[in-house]
Amino acid sequence: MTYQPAESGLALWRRVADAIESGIAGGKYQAGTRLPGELEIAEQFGVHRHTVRRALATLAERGLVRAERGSGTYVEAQRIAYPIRSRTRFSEIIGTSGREADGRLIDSSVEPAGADLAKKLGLKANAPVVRIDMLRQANRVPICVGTSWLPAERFPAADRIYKTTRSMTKTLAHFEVTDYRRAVTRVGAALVDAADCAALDLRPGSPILLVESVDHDLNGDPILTTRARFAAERIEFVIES
Amino acid sequence: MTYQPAESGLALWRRVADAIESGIAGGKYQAGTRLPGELEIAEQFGVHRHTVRRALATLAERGLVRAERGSGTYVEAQRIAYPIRSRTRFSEIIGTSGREADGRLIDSSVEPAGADLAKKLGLKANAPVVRIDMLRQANRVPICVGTSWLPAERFPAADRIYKTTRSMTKTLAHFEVTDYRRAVTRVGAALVDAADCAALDLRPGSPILLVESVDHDLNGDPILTTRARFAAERIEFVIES
DNA sequence: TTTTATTTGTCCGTATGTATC
DNA sequence: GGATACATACGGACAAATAAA
Repeated sequence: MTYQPAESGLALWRRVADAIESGIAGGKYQAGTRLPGELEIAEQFGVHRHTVRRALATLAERGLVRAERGSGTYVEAQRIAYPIRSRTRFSEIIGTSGREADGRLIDSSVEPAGADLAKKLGLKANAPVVRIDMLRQANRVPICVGTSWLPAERFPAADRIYKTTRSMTKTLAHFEVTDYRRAVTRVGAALVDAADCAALDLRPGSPILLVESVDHDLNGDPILTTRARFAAERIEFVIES
Repeated sequence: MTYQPAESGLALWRRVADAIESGIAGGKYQAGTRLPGELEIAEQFGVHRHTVRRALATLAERGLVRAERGSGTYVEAQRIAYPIRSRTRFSEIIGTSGREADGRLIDSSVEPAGADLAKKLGLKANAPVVRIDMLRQANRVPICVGTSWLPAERFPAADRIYKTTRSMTKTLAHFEVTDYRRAVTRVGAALVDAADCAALDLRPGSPILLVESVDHDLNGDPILTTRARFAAERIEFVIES
C-alpha cells in the first residue's frame, strides 16, 4: 500500500488532480484555454512542480488536458457523449447535445457482397449491395468517417437518396422503413491513418474508435451494416444497461 | 462514383483485400504467421504491387495485419470479444473464451472520495472509499490496468480480500454481495502513457480503450466504480441490444 | 562483424475512366 | 463538348529495415 500523508489520507498529486478536474468541470478552466503554468500551480498548492506534473499527467491520459511543450497545458474540449442503445441515430444523438448534425457522401457504388458482408446482411454470396462512404459532422466539426452497406435489391439507389437527404434515417424512411434497431455493435481502437487523418482533421498518430454495427428492421431482418472510425478526442460512447 | 473495371463491378484492390481477409478468416493464414510478400501476392492475383499494398493498407488499418519493414506482413492475433452487458465479469468473459483469467493487485489505499467519485457511488463528499489499482491478464497476457473504488464503510479492507481472491466478483461475495449489475459504461480511446506502456507490454504510442463503469447491487445501490485502460490490440467490446 | 539479399516504405511518373461544372 | 479534378492501376527507382549467409 502506498505512502500517505497522515493529515489528509489522500496522496498530494491526487488532491491536485481532483482540484484541477473540478476546476474544469466547474467552468473555472474553459475548454481550449491555457491552464496556469506548472510552477504557478505548484506555488498555488504549496507543492513541488513534480507533484503538479504527476497530476497533469493523469488528466492528460484521460484526455481532459493536453500539454504542449514550450507553450503550456490546455483544456481539451469535452467529448460528446454518444449513447449506444437499441435506437442509435447519429442525427438524434448530435441534435440532443445541442449541435447541428450533418452527413456528407464521399463516394458510393453498387458492388457484390463479400463473404463477411453477405453473412452480416443475410444475403447470398456476391449479392449486390450499395456501399456508401460518408463523413459525419457536428457543428461542422468532423466526428466520424465510415462505410455503410445496404442490400441493393431492397434499397436500390440508396446512395442517391442519401446524397440529398444527408441522413441514413431519412434514406431508409424513403424505402418505407420507418423504424429500425441496432442489433450488435463492436467497438475497438486504433491509430488514425493518413486518409482519415485529413478527413477527420486529426494530428497523425491520434487514436480513433473503430465501430462495426448491424441494424435490423422491426421484422428482425438485417438492413444496414456500418464500419466507422470516430475521432476519439471528440467522442465517448455511453452504454446503459 | 468511382471508376470500376466493367468486368467485375468491384475495384481490384477491394477484391484482393477481400480475398486476403477470407484467407485469414478461413484459417489459410493463421494468426502470427507471415503473409506472402507483396510481390508474391501481386503475381498471384496478376496485379501490380501497388494494388496489393493498397489492399494490405486497409487490412492493416482495421488491425487484421501488421506490416514490418524489411521482414514482412503478419497476421495479427484475433482480438478477444469482450461483451458489455448488464452482467459484465472479467473472469467470466475471459474464461468463456477458453483463456485463464488472472487479477493482480498493484496498489491500494483508503481515501476520502472526491466530488465526482462520491456522486457516482452515492456517498457524501469525502466519505472514505477503498481504492484498488489492479492489472488483469488473460493467459498471462496483460489485458487491462485500472482502478476500482468501493465504499469503505460497506466494504472494509476490500483490498486485502482482493489481494487473496484476485477477483472482484469473489471479493464482493465475501461481503454477501452475490450478484450485481453494470449500470453504465463509458468507452473512449487514447494513447498509452509511459507507466501503462510497461504494465500492458505495449509499444509507445499504442492506442488504448478507456472504460469508466459503475456497478449496482440488486437493490440498485452503487457498490463499485472502475476506471480502466485496455490494450486496444487485444480487446474488442461487443454490445448487443 | 561484415556483406548480401529480401522485403516493406516512399517517391517519381504515365495512362485511363468517371464525375462535375 | 471542353476543362478540370479525382480515383484507379501500372511501371520503375531507390531508401531503410531486417534477416541470413
